[in-house]
Amino acid sequence: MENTNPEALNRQKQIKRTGLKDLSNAVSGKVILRFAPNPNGPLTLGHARGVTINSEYAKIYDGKVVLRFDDTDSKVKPPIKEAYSWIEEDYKWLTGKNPDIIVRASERMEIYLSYAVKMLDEGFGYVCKCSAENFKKLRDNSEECQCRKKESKENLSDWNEMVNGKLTEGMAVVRVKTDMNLPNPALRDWPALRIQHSHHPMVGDKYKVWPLLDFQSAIEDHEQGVTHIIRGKDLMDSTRKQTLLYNHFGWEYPETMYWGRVKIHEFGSFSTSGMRKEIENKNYSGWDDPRLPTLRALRRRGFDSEAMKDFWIDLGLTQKDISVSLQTIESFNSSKIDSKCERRVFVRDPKKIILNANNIEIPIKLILNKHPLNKIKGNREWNIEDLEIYVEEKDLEKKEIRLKDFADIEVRKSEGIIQSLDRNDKRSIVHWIPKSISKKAILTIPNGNEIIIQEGVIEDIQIMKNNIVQLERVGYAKIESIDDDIIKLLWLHG
RNA sequence: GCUCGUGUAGUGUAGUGGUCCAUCAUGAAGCCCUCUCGAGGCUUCGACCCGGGUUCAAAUCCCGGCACGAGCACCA
Repeated sequence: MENTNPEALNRQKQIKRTGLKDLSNAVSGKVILRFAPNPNGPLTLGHARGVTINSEYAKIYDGKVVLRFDDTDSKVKPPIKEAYSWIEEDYKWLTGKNPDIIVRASERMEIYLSYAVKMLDEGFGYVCKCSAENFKKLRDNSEECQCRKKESKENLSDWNEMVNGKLTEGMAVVRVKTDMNLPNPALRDWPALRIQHSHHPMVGDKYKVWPLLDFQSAIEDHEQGVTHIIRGKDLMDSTRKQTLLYNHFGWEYPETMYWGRVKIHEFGSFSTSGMRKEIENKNYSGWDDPRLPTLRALRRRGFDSEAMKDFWIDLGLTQKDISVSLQTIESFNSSKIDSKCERRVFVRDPKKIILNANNIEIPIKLILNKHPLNKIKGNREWNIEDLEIYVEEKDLEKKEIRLKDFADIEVRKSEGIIQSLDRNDKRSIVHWIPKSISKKAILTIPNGNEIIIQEGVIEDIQIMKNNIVQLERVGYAKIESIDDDIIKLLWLHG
């Protein structure tokens, strides 16, 4: 090796490349990406990947992101009128900025329809009146159907019957002529537009014929000048179908990259339409129910958008199907929020203990940091004059404990005998709270499909609505409401 | 069945022929801390799917298996 490749002897520790890989064929300032959700609900954790990756690449290459609402199906996945603005909000929360361009497919129907006419006119598309079932049989045997042989004149007149409503749902479809002998059956004369007479929440009953995703998306990407498409690998065949269409039109297909499926352990398999149903059935309180994997639910609990972004960028863009734990996201979140979260004590299942000074001189006041490393300036003052404190029932199982930041005690029934103010041994340190500064609180914890409610008392010092605090030895929680007699906390994570 | 894709520690991720007895994070275990079992610091554990081939040299290239996943909707 010394002779053949001497420099290989100078070993160095490798370092991990961070951030996203380079986009191929990307010219700074010219990159146009897109994120295309169906507005049938707000954005979920899964969508966050698309939003993050696209907006991050746009940032790196000084490019643009098109937010495109793919709302061309009012039957199987009917759009929700409010979801358009929900999605815009969610996008802004996650990226910190608005999309550069926003388009709604339903507003651009004339464009799609005119390209459909062009396709029929130029003979690379046809109106097919075969049933889906029959066509599948023919396609599986690489056989052409009768409709394929029609002249463009006849196709155009059939098209008019589709458009004016004479032909009803299921009677005809427009197909793109590819090649019935293509090895991949999915690509053979694929359907581009179909008849849908259902009411559309945005444009009503204006259109009888609607494009399918592969057609609409292909046309719109071209119209917007999209240079790079990043999509799920389940859409690989879409790329191939659309490339065939682009060839007919004489266009050049954008660079395309794919990601694999992501499953978050804790959330199982959720679909937007599934969630919608559950919400309608009152099994969840709304789209921001803390058990749901929607961005609004996560935001409500106190997840930080930067942490979310870091998480998705760390996963990167790979075609592997992955299964990650919420814990990973939580750890990204902790590192973002910890230095911003003040500490407070929350004692669950509180048990009252009366302190016995035991002839030791004890202070009447304790001054505690708001943050252990003083990342947040300021402190909390605890008055312990009346000697009545609360400790968690579970912590009283041990008879000798240390009250954090205060004293070693021995517990005898409901009495706590102070043994020393200094820490003298390795006994466990527990959190506690003087009764005089405590206030009743409940902590709501989403746990899978359940909601766990924990009752306790919280340190009632500068408690502010919507703040996220770290409950010492418990975890992070958001203060959701403050009433005269009770404070409501929503669990974030440990 | 046809077509396509992916396989690096428990989970993710870096790595494109020698700088690799393999990176980083997370996790688990343990330790430290004038004091959090969930903050902070530190230590340890743990992986190239299998089998051939090419080469002085393979996680990396080639071939063949195997496993897993996806598409084949008038859904997106």
